[in-house]
Amino acid sequence: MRKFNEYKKLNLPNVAKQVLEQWEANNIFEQSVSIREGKQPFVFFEGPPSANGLPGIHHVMARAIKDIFCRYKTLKGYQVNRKAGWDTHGLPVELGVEKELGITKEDIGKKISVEEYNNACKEAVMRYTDVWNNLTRQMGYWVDMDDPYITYENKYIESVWWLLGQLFQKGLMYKGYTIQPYSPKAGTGLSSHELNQPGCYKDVKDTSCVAQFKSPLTPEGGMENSISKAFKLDKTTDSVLASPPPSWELEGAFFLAWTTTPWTLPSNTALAVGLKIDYVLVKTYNQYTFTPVYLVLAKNLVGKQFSKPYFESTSNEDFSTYKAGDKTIPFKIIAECKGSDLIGIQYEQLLPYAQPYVVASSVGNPPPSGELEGAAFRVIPGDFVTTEDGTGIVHIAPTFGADDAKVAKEAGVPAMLVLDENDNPVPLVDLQGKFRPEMGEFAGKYVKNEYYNEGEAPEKSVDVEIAIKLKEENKAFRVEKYEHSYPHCWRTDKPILYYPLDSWFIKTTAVKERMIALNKTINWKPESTGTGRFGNWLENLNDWNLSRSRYWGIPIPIWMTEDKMEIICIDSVELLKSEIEKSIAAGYMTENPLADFVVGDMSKANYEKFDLHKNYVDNIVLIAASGKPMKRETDLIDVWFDSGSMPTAQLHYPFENKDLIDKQKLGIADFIAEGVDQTRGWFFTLHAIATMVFDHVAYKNVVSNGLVLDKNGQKMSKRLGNAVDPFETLDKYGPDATRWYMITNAQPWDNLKFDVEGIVEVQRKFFGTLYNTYSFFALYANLDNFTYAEAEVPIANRPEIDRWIISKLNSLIKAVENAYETYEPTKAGRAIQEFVNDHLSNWYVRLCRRRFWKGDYSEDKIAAYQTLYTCLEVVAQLSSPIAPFYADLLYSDLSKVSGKGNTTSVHLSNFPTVNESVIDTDLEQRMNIAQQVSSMVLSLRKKEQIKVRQPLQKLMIPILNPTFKRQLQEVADLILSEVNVKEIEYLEDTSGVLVKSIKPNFKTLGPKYGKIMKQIAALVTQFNQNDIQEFEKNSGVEINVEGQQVMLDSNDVEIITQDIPGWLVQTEGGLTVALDISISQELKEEGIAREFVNRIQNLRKDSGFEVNDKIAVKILQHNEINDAITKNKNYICTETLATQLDLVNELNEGVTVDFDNDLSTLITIKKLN
RNA sequence: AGUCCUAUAGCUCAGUUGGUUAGAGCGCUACACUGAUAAUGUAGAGGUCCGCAGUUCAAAUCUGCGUGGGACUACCA
Repeated sequence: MRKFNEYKKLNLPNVAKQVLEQWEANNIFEQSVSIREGKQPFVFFEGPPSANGLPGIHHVMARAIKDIFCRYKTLKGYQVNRKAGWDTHGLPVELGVEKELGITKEDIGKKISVEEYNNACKEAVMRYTDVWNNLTRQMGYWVDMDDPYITYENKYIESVWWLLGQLFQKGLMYKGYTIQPYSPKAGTGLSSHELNQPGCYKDVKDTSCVAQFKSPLTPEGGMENSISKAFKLDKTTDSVLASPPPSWELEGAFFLAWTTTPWTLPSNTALAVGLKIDYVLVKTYNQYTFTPVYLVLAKNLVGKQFSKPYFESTSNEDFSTYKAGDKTIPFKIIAECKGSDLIGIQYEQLLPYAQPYVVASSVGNPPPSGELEGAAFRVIPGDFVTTEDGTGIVHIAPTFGADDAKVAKEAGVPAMLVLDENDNPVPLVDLQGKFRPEMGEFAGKYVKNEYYNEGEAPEKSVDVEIAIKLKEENKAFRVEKYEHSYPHCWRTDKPILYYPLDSWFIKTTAVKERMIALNKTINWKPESTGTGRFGNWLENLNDWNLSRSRYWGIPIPIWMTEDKMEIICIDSVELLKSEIEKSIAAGYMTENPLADFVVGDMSKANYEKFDLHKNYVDNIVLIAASGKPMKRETDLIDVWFDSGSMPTAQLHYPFENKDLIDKQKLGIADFIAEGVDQTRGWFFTLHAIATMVFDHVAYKNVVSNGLVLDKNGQKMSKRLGNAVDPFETLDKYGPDATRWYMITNAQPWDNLKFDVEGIVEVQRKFFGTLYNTYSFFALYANLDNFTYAEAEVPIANRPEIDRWIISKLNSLIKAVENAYETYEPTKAGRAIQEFVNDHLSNWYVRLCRRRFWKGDYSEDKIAAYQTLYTCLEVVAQLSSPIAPFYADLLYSDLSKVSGKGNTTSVHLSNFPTVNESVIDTDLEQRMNIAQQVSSMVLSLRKKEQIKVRQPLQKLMIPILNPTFKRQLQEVADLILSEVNVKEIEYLEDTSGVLVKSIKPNFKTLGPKYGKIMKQIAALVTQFNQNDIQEFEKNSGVEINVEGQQVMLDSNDVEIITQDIPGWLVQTEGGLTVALDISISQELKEEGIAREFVNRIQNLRKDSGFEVNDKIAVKILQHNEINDAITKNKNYICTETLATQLDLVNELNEGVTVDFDNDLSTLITIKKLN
């Protein structure tokens, strides 16, 4: 006979270990994929982690989410292939290696060859793969780790090159410049990541300067835009305008603009203002030259700029008596306008050392011809302009500021670029950080004193010299030291420059609209990330800067001639090989590094004969059509492009698996999931590449999960020491409880405050209860030899409570299925746990206990076993995506005995189907009534201190409608046995003894009566018993509120019973229950009998008897109990399996038992055989 | 600085289209049960629904402005 496994106790970590062994011994994961061969695929993409670092607890979270839906879809019959992947390139890898080897970037190519360096990176990056694989195994994340995609492998790189080739052919790649952080001493650009290293931003004191940019009040030639027009100046505006004193410089005014980097002023080509900001025109004198001036600045900043020595004055006297050198200087606001009025006004170049060359030539993106003469040196709008500090007018030097470049480009203002010796456009500062020859007396000087070698720096920095020059020329309004935080190069410790650097760009802006449109078809979880964070990101899309000046990454596969006229993008190894052949023929190369590569041979061995990394491809010189040599563009690509390429690159598309992508659409994921921090990372690069190359989405459903914080809501970090070790957690609590906790505690997209106490709770509350329920089932099923061999007892033949739990179960299947389908794992888990704890364990099992251990192996008993079995089986299946180990144990323990379902593993079974016909909402409703009534009766008993063991005669329930009565009748037995009462009396509403209360229904009345709602409510609440009776008789009433007739019908109010005079009553919601607490002699004796049953049962247990052992009982007689025992002898015997029960006169041995009312006696029990 | 998320009991979280006693679990207190027993049940205490303003007959719920927490992006003349 097969028996259900019974356990001594629940040990979840051990369960996981055991089940894991089973999985591995029987290749369950492989089977779960292979048994669905030929079925519809469910496409999942694994976002590649970097094996460079160790996994944290948040990886358990992220991977649990991925795992859940892949397992769920497998249960639903889909084939779910999941290929693991490794992200292997990138700066963190390089930095780690440099730290380990004790070198810096400068040493590459000197102390260490690029080849050695790259090999070190390759080795380092896969260092922790074992740890990762272990985590994956232990947490039960099913992903194919035997055949992962690895981004540094040649096949992968070849696919990436192919994608780049597609973009190139579509004209979506171009070379241009962008303003990037640049370290002149290190001679390299810096990534924002490098800039965000701790300590990079330092507080420094710089010479800041508010410069005066001169603009004629009314320019000659009658320019449309002018200061006088903007401020609507005429002779009435100011007395000075009406009759200017001879010294007053009237022909112009000045824009004030502040800068902390005066060395950028010679490169100024525009001034930016905020369109909505208020500006004023101020009359005053320059504090350095004492010249009278008109100045333009933001109204809000007048106070800040005109601090001492200035004072505000409206008196003409102050102005006419002012003379050079006075300690105080008067100023007066004479007109006001909006920023928008200033747009387009031209001004004189501040420091005219050079004129802007038109625009940098850019490969693939020729400059718009016919640059406007005089497009520079005018006022343009800038949405970033604030009145926080400065003047509300921002000096724009497009060559040295990212924002500057952006607004200048938008306004059509050229950057200050000049042509160098080779006719290449360059900024006024060279790559060493020195001024170019055009800069006159400043030529050859470093723009920052920090760039000079030790001891060589001049006394006055360029900033100071420029400030002095401006002061002398009446071009400086204010010069002072200013302390602010400024980024420094983390290697040289010198301040960085923002500097235009050449880069390759992908023209994502060209497909912006398409990306927005496609994004609208993606199901984002949560939706707001898709419309908000991601959507906004797309709306404000910039071109994708692809270049990285690094060593360890995928090289840009572009070769160019020196004159940049001829260019080739290599999109396959085959093409590279043949191009090299041509080059060899022309004598540019001597041998072909790809000589051994066999075109068309996709074997691993063939692809390991060469290397596509920088150290190899940089040596390759190709030949252009004209016969000129072509060299590779030296940059690598952004590693985000690596990972965004994975849908096709993981399959080596299009060189292999072409059909899988083209025909079976395996290049489009049904589902992906990563942290919300990937929104602009992986989620974006996948979307961008798919849109640009294939014109379709890369994924249909995406879950972006939040962070895992510590229990105090702080971010976990090694530094703070609050990081949770995932292995320790899994070892201690087991993967099931950990996963269940993470999934049910917070929605995946909310941040999780991770607290191990929560796991303990889940362990005890959910798994403990489920385990207990199973143990209970197994204990009695084994005693009765139940193996689910009998035919299914028809649902209709099963008792009310069985039909109820089956109805609940099917409602649960429906809810859980819906939750999984909509990527809401939290809802699924919570629904399951509510079912298990509240319905199955706390109601069904509790109420049915007797059915399992009492009586013969009848149909009722079989029905009970079948029902409980089914519930457990289905719960195991529904939970298996979240708690894959325990669910599998539970399911297998059941199915191995019964032979039902898949007897190997829950993960090979089919998701349960809902049986709508057994969902009975009326039944669920009336069980709800039963639960409520029981709870109320128990509450009453408690108030009166009457134990549940003491039977009571009756309870009374007022019946207000026939449906309620029927529902109550059908669950009456359940209630009576649960609360140990003999009968229910239904109080029909004819007696008039019921005290009722009436409550207005705001939901129906509100819309109808609006404003007089409050008065109606007040009136209705004051109805007395007569009014209510009257209302019920006529099923409505008409009342008068503030002169308005108001018709109330029965839907507009709720009438409930409140009291039954003379009885002990409890009211809750609409339900009222009265309890008869008088205890007759008979009831009392029955109560005593039950007490005895209880004591005897305890004794049985203490004596270690088996549950089905027969016993003989002896009780020392006692006047208070003799009748109770003799009258209920039969009852006591059946309950306790006693075949003999004797009241004896004397008992020398035995156990003393006490009862409430100070009486005690002795009992002995003996096992019989 | 911008964008997005978030704020409900001591803690972790629910709370339907706005509808009048705001719920659950844990924890705490008291009690009960004792053939699920290292389990279980019942009851009690515990709330400025972050603040302010608005819309409405009615706001935890909708709108606006703030504050705290978090993320991402950018970076300041």
